[in-house]
Amino acid sequence: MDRLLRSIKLEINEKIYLKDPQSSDLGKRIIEQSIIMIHELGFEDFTFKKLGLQIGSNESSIYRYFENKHKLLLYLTSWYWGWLEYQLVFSTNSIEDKRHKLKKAIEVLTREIEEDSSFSFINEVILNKIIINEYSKSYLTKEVDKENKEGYFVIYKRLAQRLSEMITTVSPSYSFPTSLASNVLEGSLHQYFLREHFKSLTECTKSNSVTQYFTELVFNTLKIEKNG
Amino acid sequence: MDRLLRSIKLEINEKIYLKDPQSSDLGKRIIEQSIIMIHELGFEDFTFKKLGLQIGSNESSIYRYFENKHKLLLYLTSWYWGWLEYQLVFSTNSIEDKRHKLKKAIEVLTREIEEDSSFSFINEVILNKIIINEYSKSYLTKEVDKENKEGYFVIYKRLAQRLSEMITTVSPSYSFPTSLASNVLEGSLHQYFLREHFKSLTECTKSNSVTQYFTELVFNTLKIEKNG
DNA sequence: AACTTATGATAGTAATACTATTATATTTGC
DNA sequence: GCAAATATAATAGTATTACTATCATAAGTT
Repeated sequence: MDRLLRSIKLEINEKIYLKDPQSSDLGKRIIEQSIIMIHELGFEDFTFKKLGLQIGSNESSIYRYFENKHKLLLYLTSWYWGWLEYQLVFSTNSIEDKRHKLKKAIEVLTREIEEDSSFSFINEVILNKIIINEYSKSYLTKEVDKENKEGYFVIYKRLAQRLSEMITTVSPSYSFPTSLASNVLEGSLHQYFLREHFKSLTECTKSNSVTQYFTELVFNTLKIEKNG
Repeated sequence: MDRLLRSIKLEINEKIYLKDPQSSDLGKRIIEQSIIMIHELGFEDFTFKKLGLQIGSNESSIYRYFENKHKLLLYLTSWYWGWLEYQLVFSTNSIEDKRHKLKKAIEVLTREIEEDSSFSFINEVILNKIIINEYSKSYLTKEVDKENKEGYFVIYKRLAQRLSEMITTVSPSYSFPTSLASNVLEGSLHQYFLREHFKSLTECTKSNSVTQYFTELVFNTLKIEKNG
């Protein structure tokens, strides 16, 4: 990973937090350790009380940063998609050929996050696992329309839009570019989940990659060859 | 809907419930009203206490049928997939042509549930909306592997398997039939969710149907024509 | 009528998801 | 270097949740 990425500060919608966790040491520990704890306990069993205990701080102090754990999840997911978006733009920017560009985009968006590229205090490998297991819970709520209006999901939507535009550039007549884009993003998380917990529901493995599945899916859907 | 379907009793894994809700009047009211309440309140805010109040029964009586609301959700989702499976088999059974059969299967599995076909006490239209909003929560848990071993997801897996087999029959050399099948099932729920809450992330509408999107997706992926 | 089973009512517990208040550090401005 | 402001910690308290346990009563069965 490029050095640039390590020093860039991602902009997260200010309504998601009460106090910017990136602005203090305690804030960073909250983010760092919440990722680890949500991964260990699952989102349901994770509480601010437990987190406070873990980071040697107090429950009440955490509430000064986030209204509740749902908002914290929104923060983490926004951060993740912003990070992925950065990688997408970074990796595809210089590619001239539109098909090659789309192919690269699918690769970046569906590949395994294996290396801890250590964006300061955030472990992206574990964060990715959280996204696979918990992302849906951030929008499958009764408040989704209100929160969508507040702009809590803009980063994800912008990311999907970018992919959609690449699809349209390659295949202007295709009728479902955004559906296909959201299908790739959401579907990729799902295939990784299946690979881990429902092996009988996917052919994807280490060697038979999720990226390969989606690359073929997109290019065949658009009825074009991957190259040329 | 055929009469047959209305009188068939779906077999749900016995470990999911403590007492078969289909065996008593109270049990049926629990199922009937829980569907309505989960739809209204969302799964998080739904409680057995509220349900008891609604059906004029007691919290403790509901606990005699289900250990907790998670198990109730597993029951409802199993029922739904069982009901869909029945429709799939019923609608495709007599079709000889394998491409035509696959096309019909995709239609049955991705179409809108609009009519209340009234399988006795269950409103499938509302149940379908619950599935769209809450199904993921039934498996995105820390207990998923244990519960999978207990067989709580067999019906869904069988359904995906059926679709996968139809794909393989049409296109024996395709490497990802089961991934594609699970993609259609899960992705269809997701597209309906987007259509309702994130219109900018899908082109699917009433006229531009989810079924059309997935039919094209599958047939183009398999590089074959829908007919012939 | 006796027995079994289903349901209802009530009480109680530990944990959750907070809010409010007060105390104590730490930082910063002058 | 000290006062003022700010950040964090500690403690207490509340309503709700997700149960468990016990006992009472009603209904159906033999």
